[in-house]
Amino acid sequence: MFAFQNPHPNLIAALESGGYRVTAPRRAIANLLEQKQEGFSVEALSDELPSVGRATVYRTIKLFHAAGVVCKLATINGSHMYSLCRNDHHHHHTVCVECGAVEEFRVDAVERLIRQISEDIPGEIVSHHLELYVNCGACPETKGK
Amino acid sequence: MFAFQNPHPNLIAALESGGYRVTAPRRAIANLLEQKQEGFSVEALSDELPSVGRATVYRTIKLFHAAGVVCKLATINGSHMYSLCRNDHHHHHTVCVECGAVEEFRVDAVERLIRQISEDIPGEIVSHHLELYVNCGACPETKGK
DNA sequence: TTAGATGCAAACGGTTTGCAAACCA
DNA sequence: TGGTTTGCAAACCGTTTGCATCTAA
Repeated sequence: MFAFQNPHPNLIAALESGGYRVTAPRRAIANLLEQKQEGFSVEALSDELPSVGRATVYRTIKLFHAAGVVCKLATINGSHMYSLCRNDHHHHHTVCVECGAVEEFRVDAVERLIRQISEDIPGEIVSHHLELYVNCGACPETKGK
Repeated sequence: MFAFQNPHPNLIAALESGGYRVTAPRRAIANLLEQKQEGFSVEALSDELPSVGRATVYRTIKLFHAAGVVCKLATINGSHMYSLCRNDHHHHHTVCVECGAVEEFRVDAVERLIRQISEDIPGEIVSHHLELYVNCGACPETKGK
């Protein structure tokens, strides 16, 4: 049911196959991303990479997002964050409200449900957002309570 | 299945019962809100009320949101907007991507589904977001196509 | 060699804050 | 009257842009 972290979401490959140059800053960003289990804001990412200009980090994440290798998700407070995309197919996310860990899940029942709702409302559903906020039960923050 | 617009979400009453003062600017904002069928950004609202300071509009909407009489919802592009809350119970929204019209709906199947997913994932679901983006089929923008 | 990528700094849009003046209860 | 609320302007935060310089291909 779940797609837990596939070990090699290849960001560099995504650049190459998109016809983009593989530069030192992009490599540094990709390396950092590949070891992240949690969701992150571009700002925080940029702080972790002082040698790369802020604008470049924003531009690169936007690139990865367009290529479909990172996904954008909403936080509980309405701002948004990104996470590595480990799953080719349409999927949804759980976000731990304590530690920020992001998991992907794909439940066909969600799509079925949306199709069903679609029959009951006027107009046509063109897209949807679904995010689940959890206490993952595995992070130090949760265990400490 | 739907909770279509209840005619009298009383914003002023919400202020009173919260122990807040009923002032002229707040009354003006409430009046404007009560005739809105669509979602709105605070900025746009403020532009429609040039006699009220921008900061006051932000503060007042935050107040109404805290009181549960307006709800915050995500747009398709990641920014967020508000809409009058016509339904006391937990509900979800459809947002027309053409005209911005917001409808509330409450489908028990959604909650049932979430409970079911809950059994399959580690940890505990503490909250969720679900938004459906539609072509409402009734707005001039849609009809024009 | 050269189109594409970078870093900087300035501009941006939406939102919040500090503060003195105005106002409701 | 006194504590709230207001408006203004300045500050703020995350993000984007213009531009001259650098670099991967």
